[in-house]
Amino acid sequence: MKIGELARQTGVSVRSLRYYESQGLIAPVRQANGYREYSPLAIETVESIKLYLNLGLSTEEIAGFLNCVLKNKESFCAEVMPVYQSKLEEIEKQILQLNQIKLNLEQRISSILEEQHDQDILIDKEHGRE
Amino acid sequence: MKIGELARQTGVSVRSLRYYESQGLIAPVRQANGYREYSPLAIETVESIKLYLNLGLSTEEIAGFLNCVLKNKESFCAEVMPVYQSKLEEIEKQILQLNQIKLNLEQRISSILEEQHDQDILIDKEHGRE
DNA sequence: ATAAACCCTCACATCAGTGTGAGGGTCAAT
DNA sequence: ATTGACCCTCACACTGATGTGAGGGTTTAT
Repeated sequence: MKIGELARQTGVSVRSLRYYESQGLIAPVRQANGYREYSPLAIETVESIKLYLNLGLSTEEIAGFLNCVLKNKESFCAEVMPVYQSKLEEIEKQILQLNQIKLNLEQRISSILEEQHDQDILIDKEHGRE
Repeated sequence: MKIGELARQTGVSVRSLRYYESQGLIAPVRQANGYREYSPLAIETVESIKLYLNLGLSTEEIAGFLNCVLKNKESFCAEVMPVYQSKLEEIEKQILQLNQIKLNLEQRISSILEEQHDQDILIDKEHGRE
């Protein structure tokens, strides 16, 4: 099948399919006219790429084990686990950082609301309200 | 004071100070020779910029209220709260996304470990072990 | 007057995947 | 033979703060 057809079947843009090829993730054969010719298995390959990209892996990381996992169960491919582990650590670090920022933001928001509240009370007093 | 001195006093690189200027965050006067001349107050300005950058705000967002907060309490500047609120939402969204990815990674890691464990048991049986 | 230590502007590189467009072939159906 | 729908490669743009380097001026002290 040609690239447009593969794009339609997988929901991945033609541009991205060419990019995956440049990153060594998929290797269509070329027809005499230069067109890429994909085997039906390419659909599965692209679906796998999508899955791994959604896990936050880079194309480079995916390239390191894609050939293996396409032919075997993931658990057979020794390259997978270390990638998962280090990505997990990375993600956890990012979550911690974001939580710290979140806390800081929340504190600053609270401070502002409190000060504004205090200010409202003062204004009320000026106007003789309680 | 000149840019190098300000950089030393604040721990911010000369490059970054020039960048902040290009983003409208700080406006030194120019000496006859073209050198930037910063007032002593610039130190405080840069410290504020650092603080807001650490809260995950962009220079553009900071530019929207920096002048106000340098002259008043934050709670006085109406522009601040909406920025904090939307940044908080953004951060929370990112945390949710990362937590989803984290869950997926953990599940895949567990699956692999289970399969490998099962496989180990099989191998043990082949070799007559328990 | 020379050297060290400043300062200036301009501009490319980083990360990574994707959009977009130019300029140009190919193929199928009319 | 023309048209529309494909396909190709190459390359710039984006996001955003910062590093880095080229090429060149200024200041200060010796």
